[in-house]
Amino acid sequence: MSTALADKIRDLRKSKGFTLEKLAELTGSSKSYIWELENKTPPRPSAEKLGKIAEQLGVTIEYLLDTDGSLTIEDAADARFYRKYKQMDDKAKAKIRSIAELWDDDSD
Amino acid sequence: MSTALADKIRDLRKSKGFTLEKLAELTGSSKSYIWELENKTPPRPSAEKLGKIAEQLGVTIEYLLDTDGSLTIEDAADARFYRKYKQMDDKAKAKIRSIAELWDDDSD
DNA sequence: AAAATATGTTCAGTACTCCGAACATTTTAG
DNA sequence: CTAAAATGTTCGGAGTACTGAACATATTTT
Repeated sequence: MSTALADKIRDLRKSKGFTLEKLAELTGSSKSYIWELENKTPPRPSAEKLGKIAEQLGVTIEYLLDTDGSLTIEDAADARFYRKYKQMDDKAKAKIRSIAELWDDDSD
Repeated sequence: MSTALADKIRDLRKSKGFTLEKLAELTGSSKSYIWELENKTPPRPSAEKLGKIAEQLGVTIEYLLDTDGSLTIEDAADARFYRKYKQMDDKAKAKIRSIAELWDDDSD
């Protein structure tokens, strides 16, 4: 069970030592709205706002939304691989993608 | 000179062969709203909605928002590949990772 | 050609995002 | 301790995200 959006924002904000006002200032928001995101149910911020918040908190919007639980241990290996993959040159990337296509066609 | 959110959604939708109604159905939206995102000025969707749209279009929310112009179309291709990769079974993942290791050793 | 179907556009209404400013509580200073 | 400052909470309202259903236009079928 992953933490909900509200808790993630609060935890990340505090771990960065930000007050409501500070995070609000950094993201062009009001502190009352940041408070609502952390406390009111259920928060449904605009992509724009959440993007700025994610940026200041050093995470992705996807992580905050947790659309596809990307926090398990196995996923850590995947994330590590992805970071490596992104640094490779286009030719290598394309080769790897074409190899991946093979498996993808089989399953399904 | 990055394409605006509206154009990105329309271009990606058409490249996938989706009608407004199809994309709406896939993302739990109304077709009228998808149309607004593509045509009305300026669209400011919720993170939740844009997340579902990004998922169906095979890109990240960050790519669609592209506030600081740091994301290229190649990044979107990478994100699409990564999404696919994550859904593969562990054996296939491991194989791909081991292949990636080879290239990584060569360069740099 | 018209009829049928698929796709795109418009519109009014509801619910919610987001703000400013007041109010409350905690923390720091004297 | 009290006063001041910092941080957190509540509230009213302006503007908008999002919908369903009607309307318009393009495409296909007979």
